[in-house]
Parts: sequence; C-alpha cells; structure tokens
Amino acid sequence: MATIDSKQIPEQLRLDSQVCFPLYSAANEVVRAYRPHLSAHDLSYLQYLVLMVLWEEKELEVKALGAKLNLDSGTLSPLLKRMEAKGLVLRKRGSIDERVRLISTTKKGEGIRLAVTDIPQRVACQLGLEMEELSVLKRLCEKVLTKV
Amino acid sequence: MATIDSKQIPEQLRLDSQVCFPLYSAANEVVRAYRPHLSAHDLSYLQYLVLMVLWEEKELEVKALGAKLNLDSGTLSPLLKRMEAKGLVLRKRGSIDERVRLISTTKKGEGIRLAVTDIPQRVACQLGLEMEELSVLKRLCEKVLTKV
DNA sequence: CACAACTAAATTGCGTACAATTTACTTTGA
DNA sequence: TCAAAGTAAATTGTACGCAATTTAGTTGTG
Repeated sequence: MATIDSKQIPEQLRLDSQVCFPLYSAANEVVRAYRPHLSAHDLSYLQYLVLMVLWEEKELEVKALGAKLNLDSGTLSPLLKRMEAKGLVLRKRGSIDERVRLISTTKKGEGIRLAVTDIPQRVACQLGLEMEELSVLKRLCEKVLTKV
Repeated sequence: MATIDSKQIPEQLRLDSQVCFPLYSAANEVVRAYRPHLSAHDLSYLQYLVLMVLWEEKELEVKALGAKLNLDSGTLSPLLKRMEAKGLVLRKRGSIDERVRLISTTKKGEGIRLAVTDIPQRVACQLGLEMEELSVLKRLCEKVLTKV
C-alpha cells in the first residue's frame, strides 16, 4: 500500500511546525494593528517607517534609505513620489552627483512626529507580550536580518 | 530654545528600538529566502502556504483556508484562481451550499509535496539561528497571533 | 410563501514588494 | 579624450494584502 495520506506528511512540511509561517503571519498582524492608528494620520505603515528614518537622519539618498529599510528602488521610488505628492517629503536632486535623490522631511512630515509618538507603545500593548518577550523577539528578528 | 533635533526623538520612535520593524523586515527576509527555492518549482511563498494547508486537510472552504492563513477572500480568491489555472488546485462548488468553494489539491499539487520537503530545513539553516532560538521565535510569533 | 437579514466568495481599487529592465548620469582606462 | 563599464533611480510587470463593495445564494421570521 503506497497511498499518501496526511499522516505521512513529513513533520517539517506541516504548517504548525515551521517558524516561517508564524513569522510571516505575525508580521502581517502587526502591520494590521498599526493600520487604524496610522490611517488616522493618513499614513501607511511603510510611509511611517520612512518618516521614522528621516526623523533620525535629516537627509538621505534613496539607496541609503533602502539599506536601512531593507527595500529597493522598485518599492521606494513610487512610495516617495506619493509621499512627495502628499507634502510629507522632499526629493532634491544631488548637486554633485545628479543621479541621486536626496530625501528629507517637510515641515508637515516633521509635524507628524509628535502626533504618532505614542503609537508604538499602544500597539506593543495590543501584542500581549511582556517587555522581556518583546525584547527577545526583537533580538531574534534582528539576528535573522543580519544572517540572511 | 524649542528647536527639535534628532537628539530629542523620543526613544520609542527610533527605528531600532521597536519590535515591529525587525519583525516586519525579518518576515520580508524569510520570504525572500524562500523565493529561489520555490521559484524552481514555479511557486510563490503564498502558493506554497496554501499547498501546505491542503496537504493536511484534503478539502477546505475558502473561509476555512483564510482562517488558517490569516488572510481574507480579497487575497485568496484571485490567488486560488491563478493556482487553478496552473493546475495546482481544484475549486469545486459546494453541492449543499452553492456559495462556498471547496478547494483541494490536484495530482500535480500533490506531486510537488515530495519535491519541496527539504526546503524548510534549508531555509532554517540560512537564518543562522540555533534550534532553541527558532523554537522561541516561533512561540513568540504564535503568541502575537493569538493576542491581536 | 415572502422578503429582509445574513453569509461566502468575488471584485475593485490602492499600496506595497520585487525581479528585470531602462534611463540618465558618472567613472574608468586605453 | 572618449567609449565602455559602472551606478542611482525610475519604470514595467506580476503578485500579494486588505478595505470596501458587489454578487449570488441561504436562512429566519412573519
């Protein structure tokens, strides 16, 4: 009898024995958790990430921004255009090297900072993890990021 | 002096003090890590997830599939149509309730199972985490999934 | 039976992600 | 010096992910 039934699915191919699916799904879940908080300020999660980088860095090339966020120009270029159209960022041409775009926040983008300060904490609470667990989760995700 | 400079960015608004960004980025990274392995079999990561569910369940309504994967019909309907077009799944109408679609694998979808058995392990190795760390990461992501 | 309330899936529209290519500019080396 | 190689960003095309709506079928209540 060589029938294949679900009992014969190798352990490692079961959805609930893999790390990757919960990681993927938890990330979706967290972005969902941010959504209502951010859409109150007309921001997507990615737009919020870009603003966070710009609040720390003032001015940045698209490539450097991509290095920080682990994203390429195919994702960032159209995003930054939309953000420019909303008045959230500036996209200045580099004066020395005219290929580069120098991205920076506007007054409006800067102004959002105070309004969103408490969102991370509120979302973190919703996650239902202890501080200790959050910090372990963060460390493990960062380890994944450095290795792959 | 009420100028706002980067020194005054509250701790919780810094990219590297939040869990959410590494989680989001690690999930992207893991999907990227799967991509070359799966595209060798002409599968996307989500198609692979769907197949894993179907290998365990034989036949499933779209809603039940969505509950397993934490996704809605807006994502699944077009995905399942593409998978049907590729010959990976069947989309049978329910005979009792004609609203539902009963999703199941085809022979072809079944056949892929053996071919992808070793992918999770290979990707897990690439992540550079110990078994212990993988299991902690998995547990914490699952805790996030139950809570939010 | 009638018909409103409900439900499953599909559709629409928008914003990511990313591979692959293109465009525009810069650097290099014979 | 000037074409070839290199590089930054943008574009193209495809596939998610999801809110909001629509379509089609079912159920509950009088």
